[in-house]
Amino acid sequence: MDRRQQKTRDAIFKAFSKLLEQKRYGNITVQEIIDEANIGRSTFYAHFETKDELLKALCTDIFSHVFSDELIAEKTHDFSGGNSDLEAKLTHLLNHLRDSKKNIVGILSCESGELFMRYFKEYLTEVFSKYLNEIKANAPADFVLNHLVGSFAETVNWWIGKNMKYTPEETARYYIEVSCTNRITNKYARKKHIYVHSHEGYQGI
Amino acid sequence: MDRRQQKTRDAIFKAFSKLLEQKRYGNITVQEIIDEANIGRSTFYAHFETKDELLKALCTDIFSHVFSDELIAEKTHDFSGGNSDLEAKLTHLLNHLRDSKKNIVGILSCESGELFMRYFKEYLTEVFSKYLNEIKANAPADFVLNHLVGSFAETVNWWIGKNMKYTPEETARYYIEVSCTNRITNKYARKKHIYVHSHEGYQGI
DNA sequence: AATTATATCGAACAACGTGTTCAATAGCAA
DNA sequence: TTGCTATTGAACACGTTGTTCGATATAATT
Repeated sequence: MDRRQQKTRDAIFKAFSKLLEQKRYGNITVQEIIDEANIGRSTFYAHFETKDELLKALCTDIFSHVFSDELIAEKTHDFSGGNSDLEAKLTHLLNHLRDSKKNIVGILSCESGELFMRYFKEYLTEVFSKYLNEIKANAPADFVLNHLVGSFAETVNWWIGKNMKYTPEETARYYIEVSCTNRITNKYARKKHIYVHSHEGYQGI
Repeated sequence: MDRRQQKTRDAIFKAFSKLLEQKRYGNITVQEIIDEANIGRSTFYAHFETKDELLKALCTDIFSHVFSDELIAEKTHDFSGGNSDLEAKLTHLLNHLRDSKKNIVGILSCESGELFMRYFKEYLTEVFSKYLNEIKANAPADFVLNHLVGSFAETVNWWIGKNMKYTPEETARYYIEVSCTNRITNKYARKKHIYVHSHEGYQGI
């Protein structure tokens, strides 16, 4: 890619991110992005047809970093780890999100969060669907999958909104505890039709 | 309230709802609302300062219907019903939402859903916080409360998006099953430090 | 019914944002 | 150097916004 293009694209992303920290997505104008990025008006439209396209590109950019390791790791996933495997994945994901904090905090505010969340949940659905057949509940599979994805997305949103007051490790553990304890079994147990508790067990405190 | 005001307000709400079914909140203009409602430009601004104010008012309007019974019922809530009480409340709430389908489906689309969800979760937080001390998990109370509220809001959003393919009764039961089974105890059990399962019990299927 | 109060109308207005065009300029690559 | 391409900035037509104000229509009060 031409150095000039990359430079312009970076400037636009940087300006957009900065503006997202200051105000709502819907109230940000292309004019402001142009001014903040210090580029020509026609240059912006040479890169992005619309503001939505820019947001989509920024989300994709962030997710490619956040999920890259996860997607690679999935290929070696052998379903033998029970929920500790899922917990490790989620912890890893939260760590990535924390490192991208600057961008994501801005994006999650108000309306732009809607688009971000949609893309985010698409990725999460991929991750969770790999574990779906290990989770048991008296509810249809599509309900459970949506519940897992949605509640994790909500948890992340809340966690970031609370300035990440808990560590990624704590947050992942709490999530597993509330969403999955007593629901995850491993391959061996399923084969034997024995349903086991999580590695920590349910302590009822 | 002056009959003229009420008539105008209704016309605006009706027009706004209709437009929300056709296109995204962010792409709806005040001009379109005016044309659809067939009112004068200055009349609109006499009622609402901005489009956001209109959305907020519409949400409040819907919630006042959806939650009114719940809020009244709360006053007579005696914490003795375990999760069956919560399940009844949620079923009732879902029934109301189904009856308001026409409005809500439009609102939940895209960006406007963000605002709707925020207000919705505010109400839900009130409802769930009444039950929080009955729910046990190895996680902080604020985490659990957010998880319950967030996952239910997500469930509702998903349920509506799936054209309410499950009945309100089924949906509430699935939610309780996935979110609360093995987590809800009653006052008596807590006093004795005995942790009991829900009335249906966890069947591990 | 007559009067008072006020909601609506509709046209006009300035200010701003949008998306496009185009010729000139500047930077990259071979 | 030479060609290729990205950027520039001004200009344009167009739509949206939010406000103003006198005229009109409708409701509430007596």
